[in-house]
Amino acid sequence: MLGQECCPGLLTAPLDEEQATELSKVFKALADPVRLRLLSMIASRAGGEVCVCDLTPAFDLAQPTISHHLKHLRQAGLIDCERRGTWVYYWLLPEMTDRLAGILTRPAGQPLAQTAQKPAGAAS
Amino acid sequence: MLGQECCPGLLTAPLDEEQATELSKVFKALADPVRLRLLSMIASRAGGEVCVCDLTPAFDLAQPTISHHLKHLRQAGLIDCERRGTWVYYWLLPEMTDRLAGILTRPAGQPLAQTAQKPAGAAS
DNA sequence: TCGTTGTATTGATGCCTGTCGATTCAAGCT
DNA sequence: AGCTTGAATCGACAGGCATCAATACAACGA
Repeated sequence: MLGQECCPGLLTAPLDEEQATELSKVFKALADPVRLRLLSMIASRAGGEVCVCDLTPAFDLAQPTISHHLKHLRQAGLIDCERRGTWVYYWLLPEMTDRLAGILTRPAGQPLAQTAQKPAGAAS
Repeated sequence: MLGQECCPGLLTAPLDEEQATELSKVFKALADPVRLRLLSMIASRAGGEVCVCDLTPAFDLAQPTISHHLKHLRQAGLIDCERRGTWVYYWLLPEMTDRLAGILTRPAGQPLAQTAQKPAGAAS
């Protein structure tokens, strides 16, 4: 899934339909404020893991809603979890965020546009 | 908008509600296969710009639908456009993709999790 | 000025998704 | 066993969104 080849790029070559569909699933997981906050809370945790019981009270949302969002992030391959006794702990899977960062990074020195200014007119 | 400070990080510190809401809007723009393909077609274009008339026939979608997606990408700050005679040309705004790449990049040498393996159990 | 071509906007429709209450499941304790 | 706590699943509902047909707008040419 999602680019067997290292990093096709997104900015270097047109995505085919299948690549775009796979990639859009991951971005969909990031396309929600609650999930972004959950992800950042998990990723920035010192020990590398967070108990759900520490995440839930940070939101004005019902517990099933948080659980639903965590499932979404997990299915996108961004986090994983493990039950330990009564509690469940989540941690980041940096492979996926690394891959996304790579996909959004343009190759250095390759001026795809002229530094984001509007290109020189071609239809003079 | 979206991180006045250079790059808060997402992976280094918990996002507050406002940051998360802003950031989610950009990811929402990327959370669609058609928009991802449009963006990659625009970004990978040699001259740095693409005419809409070159984009539309690449999809099995009605012309207003493509126009709608382009508007979405533009409102997210990912692309911009200009009318030149009869045609409209789009190009990438690399600032935004650069910013996203930075947000998804973890600081080197900072082991947020233990290399993505499940962390050592704390409840032994 | 009128028709033609390229693009954007509008309004409507059906699906997707975020949210909740209720319930279920898992694990530990008495 | 029975109770309690933490977390996931289920079913339902409302709002959001991708899509289209129809229309409007912009620029060019005859």
